[in-house]
Amino acid sequence: MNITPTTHEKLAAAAELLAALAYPVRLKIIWLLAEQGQQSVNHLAEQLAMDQSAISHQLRILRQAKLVITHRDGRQIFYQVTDQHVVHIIRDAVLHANE
Amino acid sequence: MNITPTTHEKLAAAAELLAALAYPVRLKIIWLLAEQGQQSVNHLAEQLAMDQSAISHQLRILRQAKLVITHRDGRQIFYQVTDQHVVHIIRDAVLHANE
DNA sequence: TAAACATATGAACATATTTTCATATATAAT
DNA sequence: ATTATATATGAAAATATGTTCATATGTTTA
Repeated sequence: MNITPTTHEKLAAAAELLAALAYPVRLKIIWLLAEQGQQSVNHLAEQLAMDQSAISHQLRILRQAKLVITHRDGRQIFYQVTDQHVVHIIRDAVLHANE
Repeated sequence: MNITPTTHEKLAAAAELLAALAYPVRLKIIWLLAEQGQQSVNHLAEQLAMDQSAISHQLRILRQAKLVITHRDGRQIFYQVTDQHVVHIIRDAVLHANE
């Protein structure tokens, strides 16, 4: 009934996932990807009116958390949401935060 | 199809909610409250082997995010999870992060 | 009323995160 | 080959977050 080492680790992993989501710019990125499908880095940067570099740094965080995956086409790199589960968590958070 | 001001605000609110959750100690607090029901501050501090002050600061963040509510009984203050929706979001995050 | 207990809070410090700037890497076009 | 385009990355600067320490506030007990 206490926090076992296993629970501890699972919660730590969950905290890491949540931390990757817990930033407006990153939520917006995932939102755009969920709504519009895959997007190039520049396209995201334009839509969010941010520096290419800043976006790239944020995309790295999403990548490392496996929230997005990429593929290259020519010199562009396209990002897409890894799976719908992520979108589901965000939708829940949006609903709860705005109820 | 872009991010409207309304969407912008909703995502900002969601990011704030997620940020309140995105820290191991805070997840553990909510976990304990969800499993064991309401707990006093000292009891939480003991179980998590943390300073009373540090826990209080973290509890304030959870309170401000309306993730927990309190009531006083004598000189103790008992915390409990605001609603099951929160627990649901965390459970989802735990599952996704550990799959 | 004074002492003890439970919790909260402000300020200083330590640590982590985000942005910016310069530059590196990879691909395509000339 | 050289130049242009798209993206990534390291380091410094700017900002935010968490912890600690001292102390304040509210409540009970002696």
